[in-house]
Order: sequence, then structure tokens, then C-alpha cells
Amino acid sequence: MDIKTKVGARLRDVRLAKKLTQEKVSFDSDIDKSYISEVENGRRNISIVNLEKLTLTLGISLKDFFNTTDFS
Amino acid sequence: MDIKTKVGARLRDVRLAKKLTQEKVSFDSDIDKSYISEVENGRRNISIVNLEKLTLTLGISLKDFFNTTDFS
DNA sequence: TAAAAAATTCACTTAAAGTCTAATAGACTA
DNA sequence: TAGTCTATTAGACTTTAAGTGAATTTTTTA
Repeated sequence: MDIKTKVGARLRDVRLAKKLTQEKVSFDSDIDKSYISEVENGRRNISIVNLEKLTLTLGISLKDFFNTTDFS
Repeated sequence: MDIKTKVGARLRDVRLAKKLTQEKVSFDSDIDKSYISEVENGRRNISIVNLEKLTLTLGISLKDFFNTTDFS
């Protein structure tokens, strides 16, 4: 699994765990919802600034975000 | 400190801990050395693909890379 | 203190990130 | 079976990251 796919899957997992919609995350993070969909599906190479925006919105630190075996 | 600065500082710390030059990392990762310099100095908004390339070259996982209080 | 090695800076092109609108589709609910 | 909610996709578009070259500056060391 490539890194874009892993990051996208992790973002979706965290979002669903918090019972948030893409639209809500889009609104709160000020990142386009169609873009969020593509990131979650592993089709976009997200920058660190936008990744931080999303993790902030999702209420998880980058440290915790990457703290899974997928990123070992 | 903004996220670009934190990531750059962390990359530099890891690189220096391994006693590598930017030129060596550039060669091994196939990323331009001037680009690496600018990333380390917080002037570039690096993407997840390039960040993974650099961490791979530096011999550290993304999990360990982000496992510092800076990213809490 | 000069030379060599390492890092920085800047200007530039091009490739892709990221936005916007709108249409589509699936899932659920009344 | 229409109506709402959610997610996906496409195309056209703007902005920005990626990537490079060359010159300059800083640091290290002979």
C-alpha cells in the first residue's frame, strides 16, 4: 500500500471514529470537500500544511495520527 | 513554530544524528540538494510522498519521525 | 588564511495541488 | 418513490509545490 493510500485510509478511520462527515470536516478545515474525498481514497499527494489542518480538525495530533503499524 | 519549520528542524536533527550531509541525502533520495536545504529551513511545504522518501533515506519510519513532543 | 566541503539563496519552469461548480450515485427513511 | 444525506467524480480553473541550475555564503579543515 502506498503512502497516499495509507494516509487516506487513516484519515477516513479517524473521521468515522468521530462520526464526522466529509462535509463537516471540509467546513471546519476550510479544505474543499471533493479534495477530501480524493485524499481519503489515496488519489492525492497531500502537503504537510493541509495534513496538519485535517488532523487539527479531526482532533488528533500528528504524533498520534502516525502512531500506527501502517507507518512503522 | 509552524509545521513546516517543525518538520524541517526534525529532518535536520535526524540527518545530523546520522552524520549525513544534505548532498548525501540528496543523492540517496533523488531529491535536489537545494530543495532539501529549503525544506530543512522551513521554507517549503513538503508533500507526504517527498517526506516519506526523505524519512526512508534517513532510516526512520514516519511513526518514529513524528513521535516527538513537537508533534503532540 | 586559503582551499575545500557543505549549505543557502534565488530565479525560473512545469507538474500537480487545491478550488469551484455541478452532476451522479448509493443508502436510508418517511 | 420521492426526499434527504453523504460521498464520488468530472472538468475547468487558479495557485503552489516540485524540481533544477548556478551563484553565493558559511563552515570546516589542511
